[in-house]
Amino acid sequence: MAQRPRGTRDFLPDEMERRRHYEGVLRRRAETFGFREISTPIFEETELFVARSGPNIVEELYAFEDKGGRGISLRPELTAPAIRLYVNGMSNDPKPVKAFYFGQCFRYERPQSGRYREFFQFGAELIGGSGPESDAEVIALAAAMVRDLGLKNYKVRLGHIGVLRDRLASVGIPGDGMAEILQKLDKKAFDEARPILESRGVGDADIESIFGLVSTVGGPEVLSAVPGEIGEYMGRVLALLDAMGVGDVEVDLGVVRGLDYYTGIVFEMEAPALGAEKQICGGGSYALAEVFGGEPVFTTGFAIGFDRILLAMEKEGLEHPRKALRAYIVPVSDDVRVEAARIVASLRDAGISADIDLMDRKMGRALKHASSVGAEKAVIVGAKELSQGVATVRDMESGEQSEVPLDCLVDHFLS
RNA sequence: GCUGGGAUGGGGUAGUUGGUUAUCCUAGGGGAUUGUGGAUCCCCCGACUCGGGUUCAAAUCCCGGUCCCGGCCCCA
Repeated sequence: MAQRPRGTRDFLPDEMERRRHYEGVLRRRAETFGFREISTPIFEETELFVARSGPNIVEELYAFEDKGGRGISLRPELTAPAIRLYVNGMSNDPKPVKAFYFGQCFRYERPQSGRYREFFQFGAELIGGSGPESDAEVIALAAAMVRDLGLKNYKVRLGHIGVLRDRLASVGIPGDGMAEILQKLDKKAFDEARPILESRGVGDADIESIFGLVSTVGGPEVLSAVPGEIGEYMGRVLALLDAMGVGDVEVDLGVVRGLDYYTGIVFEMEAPALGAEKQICGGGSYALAEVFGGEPVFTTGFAIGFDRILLAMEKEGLEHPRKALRAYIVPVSDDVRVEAARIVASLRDAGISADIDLMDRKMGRALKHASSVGAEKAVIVGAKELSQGVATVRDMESGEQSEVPLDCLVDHFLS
């Protein structure tokens, strides 16, 4: 038997309907914020992802050489391609550029719950705007999207990369030595961070105060631990978010990113119900354009793990509206099939979803089938009806029937 | 990369101290019903993850692979 590659999924019609529905919810929300959709290739030059994330990620990529000897990879994320596209084709657009995207990504990793080798990301980038207003705009979009989806149990955590960077600099850690430490702090691996800090000559009191900072979590009041510009900046972002109806944001100075190009705020959303793979959204502000050879430009963006968030919604028992088939045409006998075909075509041309028996079923079986495919109404077409220029329309839920003149049938379904 | 559990018709399952034709439910196709679905009855369709080994005999025991579920590592 042919089987699917490891870590990939097939989506059956019910699941696909669900996914498209929620995809639409996200798109519409992004559009209400003035973001416009972009799309980039499924594969890119491997170098693009290496430039963003370092040489080690090649291990996790579907990387190969094409027939021209070029190093190519299936995209593992969409931020780098989006910024590449901005540098290539949108850098002269009026600022800020507001772009969103949705598509599949690929990572060669061990699959587990909420982690697949082919997965879907929805993300947005606001390019060319700096300041708390831009940051708040992006976070508000992410929060509104999750709210629109209907997910109840989730948390938004806001941090700022500068808090720890400044503190580390003040205790004598050079810029190029920070990434390693930040990575440990991000994971709250204090026992691993301590020896590194000690070896750099950082005293115990400073180490404890750094660990204390990383562990600072709470409402806006905890910003008192962050005096100066950054504290003010974060307070401003929170105030703007509050004004935009996003009040449930937690300040968490332990939200860190190890990578150098993060420049300011960082934020995450998580759905605790998901267990090990609970992060459903990650974002922040960064300077990536220059990494790809463009002019420096402020950017804030985020990416939502579409599969994970759907998983979380499923655990909460969320139901999406079903698309019902409006009409199922039941030809009573073979001699009316041509007329029945004419009727089904007229409904379809009017934009009404309509199906017709193709299995040569007898009437009783055809009605049964109409019921099992979830048709709202059956349109019974028989010699008796046709001789009077009508069809019998049966409501499949109530069983009520009425005769409708053939030339009024389309209107009957439109009203 | 490490580690625990698992895999029986399309879906859900019984059977696993080796022993007839592998159980049941559901879904699907047809009939009972020559113009009225959801009920009932009947018929049909359809499975032991793959490869090797032990044995007179393997769904069942052993070894290896694949895939799935969970945890660790990683997570741009």
